[in-house]
Amino acid sequence: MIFKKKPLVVSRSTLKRLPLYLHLLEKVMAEGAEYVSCTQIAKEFDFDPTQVRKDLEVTGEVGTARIGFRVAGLVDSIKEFLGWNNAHDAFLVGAGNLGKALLGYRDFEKYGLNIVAAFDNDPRKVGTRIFGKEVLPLNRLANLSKRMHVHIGIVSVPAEHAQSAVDLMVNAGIKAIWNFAPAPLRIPADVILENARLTQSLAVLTNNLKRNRDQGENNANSDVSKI
Amino acid sequence: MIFKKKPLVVSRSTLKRLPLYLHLLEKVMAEGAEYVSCTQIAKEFDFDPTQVRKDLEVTGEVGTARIGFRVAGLVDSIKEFLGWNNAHDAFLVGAGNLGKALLGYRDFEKYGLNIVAAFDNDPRKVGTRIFGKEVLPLNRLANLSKRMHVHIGIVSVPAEHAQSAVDLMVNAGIKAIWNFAPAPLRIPADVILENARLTQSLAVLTNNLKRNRDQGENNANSDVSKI
DNA sequence: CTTTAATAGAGAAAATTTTATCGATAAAAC
DNA sequence: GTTTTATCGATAAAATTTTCTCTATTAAAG
Repeated sequence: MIFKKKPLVVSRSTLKRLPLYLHLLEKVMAEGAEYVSCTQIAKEFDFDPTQVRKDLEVTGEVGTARIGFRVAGLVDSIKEFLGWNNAHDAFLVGAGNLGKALLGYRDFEKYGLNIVAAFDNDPRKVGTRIFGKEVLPLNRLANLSKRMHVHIGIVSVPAEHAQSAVDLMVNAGIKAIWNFAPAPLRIPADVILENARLTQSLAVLTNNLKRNRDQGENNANSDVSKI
Repeated sequence: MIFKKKPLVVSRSTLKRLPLYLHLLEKVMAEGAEYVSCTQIAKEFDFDPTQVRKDLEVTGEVGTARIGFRVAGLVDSIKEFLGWNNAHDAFLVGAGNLGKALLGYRDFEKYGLNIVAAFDNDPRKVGTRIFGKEVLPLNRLANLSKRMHVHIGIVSVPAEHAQSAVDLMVNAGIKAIWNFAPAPLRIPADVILENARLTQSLAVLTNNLKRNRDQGENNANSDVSKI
């Protein structure tokens, strides 16, 4: 197989568009398409075709003029690039509403994420199972993460407990943290922190809504809702 | 009160940082601080102070040299700017795990979002209440949204049903859609669409993790985890 | 077989976003 | 009261990201 030279550093923007492409590609693959062009992909999202082409460059896949890219190849290469081809075990801390929803989200396995257990200090939750996953007391996290070689921690506790949950994880050897709490977290430089914040997305929505309202009917939706 | 001239168009990046500032500001306000400087805020997030200053410009607040900004004023102006000072009623479609979590998320009211009812076609769910909110059949959405003047729709159905849910909402007069389904959606230009996609955030995390693994211990976390 | 049209890929240009610089100002230190 | 220091606000510069332009390639149409 032929590979193009890949860019050395991949932008966050590109990284965030790749899952979009992937979902689309899986859909068109299920529909039986063998090839897809950047033009087609771009049309779906109202992106620039060149941007799609540049994004796909990072996967190493090469396209064919007049044909496009092999869908199956792209799907695989994007997954590989994102690290979704190999399952990562993860612990979740905070078995509240959001935690439960995350525990029940079956699609995570498609994204290489396997939540193996939940941790919570609420005695009513400890000992129960949520979607088949045990809820354990927080003081067992350190031991278990070391024994089971779990390197990803998901934080779904309230903001005020987020930092202490993270400290616990870091001390337990967790190497990457996916944070759902709306709080700025302090972590050592060698730990990866990624914030999944709903409020950011909501901010864009409500601000647009307000602008539309303020400006009346003219100029509606002038902020293009990309990415 | 004195206002600075505000930038006419606010970037998506700025818009997404504002909630971060807001959460921090509410915290420091609770701690009793009356003033806060951009330098301090920047330090919390590892941002550039100038960037914070530029971001805060959009709120119209003016700071004082050597002192900074009034925390209370900033909090209020950011909320106002984001449209979080006035409650927006919203309908939620899809009372699955994620839908339930969203219905139970009490903080939404802080962000001006008030989910008034849920819709689902599962007969086992219809008629029940989730966190006090009624679950209604989808065919009642159009009528109710018009009668209750609800303009925001939250989509938490599986990807394959997302487009039809959105079509229904658009026909019902919904003006802004917050989409949690991993599917590209087609909507009219005058409807606001904002995608809240977990997978994008997860993509950044897992890719970083893969890179760290690939590159061994050198150069860990070279992609700074900002925003 | 030749022409046409669609697309990839490379590089340049444009736009946007972030970061740096500098003068002004106000509090704190001296 | 003067000097020092921290910060704002404005502008400029740098970096990054997106979009455009052009050439080469390949399938399809004529």
